[in-house]
Amino acid sequence: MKKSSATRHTILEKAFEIIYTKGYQTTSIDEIIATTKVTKGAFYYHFKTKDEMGLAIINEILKPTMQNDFIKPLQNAKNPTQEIYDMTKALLLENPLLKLEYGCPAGNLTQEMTPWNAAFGKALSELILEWQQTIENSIKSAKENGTIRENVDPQQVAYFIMSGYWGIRNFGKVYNSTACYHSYLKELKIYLNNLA
Amino acid sequence: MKKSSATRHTILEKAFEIIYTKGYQTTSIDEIIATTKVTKGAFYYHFKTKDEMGLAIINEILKPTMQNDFIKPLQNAKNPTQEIYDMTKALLLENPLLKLEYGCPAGNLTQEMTPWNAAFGKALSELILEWQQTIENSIKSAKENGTIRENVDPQQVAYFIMSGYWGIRNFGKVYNSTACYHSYLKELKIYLNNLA
DNA sequence: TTGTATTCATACTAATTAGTATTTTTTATG
DNA sequence: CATAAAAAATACTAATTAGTATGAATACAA
Repeated sequence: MKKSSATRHTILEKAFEIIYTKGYQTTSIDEIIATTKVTKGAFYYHFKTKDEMGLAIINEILKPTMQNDFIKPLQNAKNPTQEIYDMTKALLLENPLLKLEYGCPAGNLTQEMTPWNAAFGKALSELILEWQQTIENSIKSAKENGTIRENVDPQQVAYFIMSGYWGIRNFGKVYNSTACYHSYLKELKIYLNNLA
Repeated sequence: MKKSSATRHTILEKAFEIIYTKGYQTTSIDEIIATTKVTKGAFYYHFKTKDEMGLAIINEILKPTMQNDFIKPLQNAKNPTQEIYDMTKALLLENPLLKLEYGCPAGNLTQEMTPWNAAFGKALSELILEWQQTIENSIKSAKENGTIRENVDPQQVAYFIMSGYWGIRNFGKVYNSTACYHSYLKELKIYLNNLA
């Protein structure tokens, strides 16, 4: 009951890395078991199908990462606009897991899988909704403590910020340069300041 | 020299539609020739490889569409902030080619192909750069005629707007509802008004 | 130790993939 | 009409794909 769950976890972690760089559908089981040095028998003992593994990646790898890097920085926020900016900057420029040329893992999966795989869509929308609500709540609390104007709509702002993050990640990919990140961050700061 | 280029064009158009909904790599030549009712011999007469066809889609299908729906509305703009808003709204809610559940064709291709196919990356970055420069120019002209503040950075604003568009397209996909589009548009209007 | 369930290993299958070789039909031009 | 080139049709190949069938180790409780 110990070594077994370890192999399961290494499969998920390695598979996540490959999928993050290459996409879900173009990542083959054969490639996953080759890099993890796990046999096909072991793989299919832990996961009934490839999609079951994909969903496990969302729930057991992506979700905790999201929790740690996208949710926690905004909880108990004292100055939400500042913390949102800091988090975005950290995600774009400092996070060791996220790479310029590979975009946002959740964004990638959303774009690739959502239109034709309902199970992935559901798992991802739950993930994303959590982030959205965290941002909304931080805006609400900022309205209460007066650091943000009364007439600001938290949901609108959340969509605006999240969209911007996903979008600029795509720009990073296509231009393959952090220059657009810096440019984006400057404008984000102006936008956030205008909420006060 | 006439019927031939017609079959070539139908291949590109049909292939584009399938790729838009399913992604490039999961769209097989067999599926393309089945839906276009063109034989494999004809396909490979017109395109040496699948990638050659993919690049032709970018240059011969995506580019003109981009020109028409993303560039033209901003040229000779008299009130850029208004026209940027109108264009975004039209793209999100009124464009008959773009579907809620399938996102932005250029964005999809960028995310899927850019990390590991340099030719696609180059073609797409050229496409996107054109849009970016059009937005920047419209901001510049608005600064000149005084409808936008002097201290606004056109490039930053361009990135911010384009990122938002790409990002909210992803949200439309995952939530599968135009509600987030409306919410986003409201906030976009506020953001654009703040540029004045 | 022995037996039993868990975990993993090996060798396969059927379907799908991009691409090719070859032949046939169509088109344009003298 | 004749003919050469362009355009398209047919039948294949070799590689890759997700998944399976079956057998072998391993762990662990009695």
